[in-house]
Amino acid sequence: MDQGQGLRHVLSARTGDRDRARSAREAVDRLPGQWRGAPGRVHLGHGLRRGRIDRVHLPGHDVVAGRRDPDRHALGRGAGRARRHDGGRDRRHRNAPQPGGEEVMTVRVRIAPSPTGLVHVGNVRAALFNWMFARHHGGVFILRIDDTDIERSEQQYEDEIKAGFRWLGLDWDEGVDVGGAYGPYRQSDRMDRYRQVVDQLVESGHAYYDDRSTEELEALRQKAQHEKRHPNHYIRRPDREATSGVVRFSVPQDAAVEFDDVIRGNVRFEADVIDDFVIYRSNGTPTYHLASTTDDLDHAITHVIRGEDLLSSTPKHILLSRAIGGTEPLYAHLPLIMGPDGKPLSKRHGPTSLKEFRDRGFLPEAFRNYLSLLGWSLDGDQTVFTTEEAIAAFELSDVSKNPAVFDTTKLEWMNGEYIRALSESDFIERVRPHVESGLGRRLTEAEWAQFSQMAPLVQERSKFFSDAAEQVRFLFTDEVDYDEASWSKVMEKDGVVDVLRVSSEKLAGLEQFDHDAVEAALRSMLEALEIGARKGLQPLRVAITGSQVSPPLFESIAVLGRERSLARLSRCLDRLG
RNA sequence: GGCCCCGUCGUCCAGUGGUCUAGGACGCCGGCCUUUCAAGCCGGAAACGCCGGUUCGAACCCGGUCGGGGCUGCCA
Repeated sequence: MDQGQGLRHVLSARTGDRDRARSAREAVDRLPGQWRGAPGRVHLGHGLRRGRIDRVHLPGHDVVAGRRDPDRHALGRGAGRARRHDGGRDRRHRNAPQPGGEEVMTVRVRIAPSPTGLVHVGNVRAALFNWMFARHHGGVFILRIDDTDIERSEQQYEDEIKAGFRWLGLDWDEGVDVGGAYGPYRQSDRMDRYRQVVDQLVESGHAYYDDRSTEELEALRQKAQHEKRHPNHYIRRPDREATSGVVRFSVPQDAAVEFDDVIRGNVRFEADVIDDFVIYRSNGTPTYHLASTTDDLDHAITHVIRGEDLLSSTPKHILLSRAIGGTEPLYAHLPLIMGPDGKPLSKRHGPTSLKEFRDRGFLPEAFRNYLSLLGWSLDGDQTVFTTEEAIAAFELSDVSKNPAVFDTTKLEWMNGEYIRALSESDFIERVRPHVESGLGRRLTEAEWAQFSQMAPLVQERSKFFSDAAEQVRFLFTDEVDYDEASWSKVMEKDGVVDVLRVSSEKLAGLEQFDHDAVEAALRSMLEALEIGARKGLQPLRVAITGSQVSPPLFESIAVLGRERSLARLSRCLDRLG
């Protein structure tokens, strides 16, 4: 088969989709300049009205009110998406900035991993979606490091996280290593700022010091539990004033917190189920809630796109935002990703390190494609598509609400699609390090020439690069190890000795030793012994490659060469007595 | 226990009141091709959790129920 025909075929069959994707991209491009989001054109303070985030519309930009928004039809999936530029135009008209009215806003999103371990694929998917969202809107994608847990944060994890994102192609416009106008982007570099915010909150009465012991707190939780109330119902400002200990945020009890999640729609929390949470530890460091919220505000984040595990923390972040002041971001909570057992992924469950996938020889483009399908889809029936197509079509409001299971089998299939779509030379170049590490040694140029002859056959049979190494192992070892099951199933049968013997004679007498000659020789062997190809060639396959599963035999023998092939046959004859 | 989120084939998605005898993909099963294995091609099995309600009509809207998940830390 023509190498790569598979994917090319799929791609070329999609001209219509490409056109659509292009028109979507153009629609974005046609947005008035101030909406397009040139980095740096950020204005704070007016884009969103405090407490009314559900009313803010960013033109051409899937904000707001999720499923209940009647406008959704104009920007929704399927046909709606195809009509996107029309809908977008309507919106622009309706929402065009009025003279002296709303300010300009650029999409600014971030991924904020905490370097206390490796990122699991759930976080990677969150990074991907943030990145695609930013790229779709010509916005800014920021990499922040949430290392307020000084006890557990480690530089090594941060390095590995960054390496993983780079491998995946998720380039960040601002953040650690690359800087930006809103830096620093590492929380440990912003301790003074958090201290300042805490002082301000205590000063304004939004927060208070609390020196109660864990026992006291535990008793309050027990009490609430017994009364079938929310466990933190009684975690409120105590009568006695403290000047040390932790700092808690004082949650106003007069109003529920309600917000419109871009993915989930309206979500409401009654005030009494939100505890007076700790914002500052007694060791002088901010908690996640405080640091993250402060950063989002200071960094002018417009959309907080994160895992659903943070959904129930969101009212705290909203309350904090209001108390600190500034422009509240919109929230979008992604469904969680589960392991094959249906249990959520975590730092010790399921695939964690991108490095593993890289080492096994997954292609970043395939990985992106697969990951984008977890909680989103380009349309009803297209599963293989380029990242550009995905970016052009990506809408937050199209993101699914249900959890997804990470399916390695499908990932492997998809990676195989991408591998087969590679040009022969790309394949050889990219597979090379995997072959060498699989073999445990460098290959000589002569050996590479041999590999290159086999490459197309190996490429077609590889789901990932590291399994290519296994397929050609027989070429680069002197003594093949015979696979036990293969040997007993194939070699311990009548007639095998004849097959090996006659084959040896025929191959030995060849003038040319190439694919066609080998094939002719072996076919004449089959004729001479009056035996079918299916039966007659398997013993040779095992003798040559050590296994009943291998790349095509004639090519394998031709590339192995006469001397080594004959040696393997005679070795088997010896072994068979 | 309390609060919040979610519920379409085994898995990932499509589906936004009639065109759904529910569509695509992976996987699975069968067949073709065939020197093995892949790939490719053809075919097949496979799902709207359940109960009510609204409606002429519901996978789609509402309620309940059951099930799954998250949070409930001086982790994030």
